Amino acid sequence: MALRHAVLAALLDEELSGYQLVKAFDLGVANFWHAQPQQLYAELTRLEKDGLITGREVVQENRPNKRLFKVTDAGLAELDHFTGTAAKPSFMRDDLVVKVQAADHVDTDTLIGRLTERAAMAEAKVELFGKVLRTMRGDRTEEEFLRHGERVGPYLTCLRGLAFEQGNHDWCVRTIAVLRERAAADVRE
Amino acid sequence: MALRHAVLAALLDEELSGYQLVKAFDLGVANFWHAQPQQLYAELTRLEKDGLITGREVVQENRPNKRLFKVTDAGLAELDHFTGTAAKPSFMRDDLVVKVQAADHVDTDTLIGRLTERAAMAEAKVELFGKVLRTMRGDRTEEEFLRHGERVGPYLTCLRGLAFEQGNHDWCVRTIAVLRERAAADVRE
DNA sequence: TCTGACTAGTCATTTTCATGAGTAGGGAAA
DNA sequence: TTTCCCTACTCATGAAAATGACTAGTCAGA
Repeated sequence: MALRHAVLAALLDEELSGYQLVKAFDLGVANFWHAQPQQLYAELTRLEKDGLITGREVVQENRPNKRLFKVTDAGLAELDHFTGTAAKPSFMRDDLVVKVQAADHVDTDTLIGRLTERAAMAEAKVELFGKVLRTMRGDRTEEEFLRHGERVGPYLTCLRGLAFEQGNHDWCVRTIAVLRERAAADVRE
Repeated sequence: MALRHAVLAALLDEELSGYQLVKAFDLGVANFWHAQPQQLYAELTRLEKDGLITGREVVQENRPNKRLFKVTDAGLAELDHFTGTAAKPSFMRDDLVVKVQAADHVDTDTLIGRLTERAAMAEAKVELFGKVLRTMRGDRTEEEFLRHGERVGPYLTCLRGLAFEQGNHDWCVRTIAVLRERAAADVRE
């Protein structure tokens, strides 16, 4: 049931429409949860029905109207309660790691190709997160911002996302190097 | 559909029974994929039906018989093909990160409690992975083992698991420090 | 003017994951 | 000797996530 809390958490800092929420979750900066558009729309409907958020219609010209949602007091209480529940352990679930597990039994060049793709993606995300962080803290240093900034939650989760992608990248690079070296050694024999 | 490939990859290095597979996936060292016992048993049945693995009955005394599974040539081919397909991007999906996203709106002490729990869990896993790695490489150094060891796939995935948990731990510690400092500053005001 | 992309969504279906309970014999500890 | 844990699984159900198709108007570019 964490999706609903993820949506609540995302709506804390600003009123968003379903579409904007989808963008925030799907495109790029899904730094703290990942979800499909349809899931989000469905969850918004459920959350409103349960009174944890309220929506208001915004009439627009030259484009479809939208509904902006914000968290209610009941929603805030729900989030606070959620914080009290035990967090389940986080775990790895990554296609690419499965492929590497089988590294000794599959084609090395293909695998290196996949790892190279992923390394590039990870690097792009690292840069993106870096930019997001710089934007959030403005002209303050990180220390300064974390000490005295108003809302640090999103910054902290973004830091986790950054470290995760950095870890992804480093691991890919290391793994590529290992596989390359072994392939070269094989040829020499 | 990565679960089936994860199971195949797990069976590459040794013949395992469903129960042993469950232990390997569930308990502790789920370094490259996470899955529920029932999922694994179901997947084994499907894999055998599809001819990607074969099982043989092992009669045991004083305990239930078991079926050991190993990967067939078709299974190996399937894994190789899987390596060729694009890996989907990996993403975060972690309860705790959601809680931190809402940090500015929920009870700080509760949140610090959760983070402390997670930090301890992560630390335990770091140690566990460290031990597993030392066991795998025996008396060789890591460089030595990665260069000349026979099977490095499981070692490489374990390295990823280690880095992930280390990242988890570091982030928790950092986040706790930030929240503590802000709480102290609030009191002084 | 046709194409494709963007905003702002909905509906339906399937696949995957998670949960809990049930079976059945063996061995160890209270 | 009752209770609990370990091996080795199976069955059933429900919740969550992924996939694909569809609507409908606007705008920019070829």
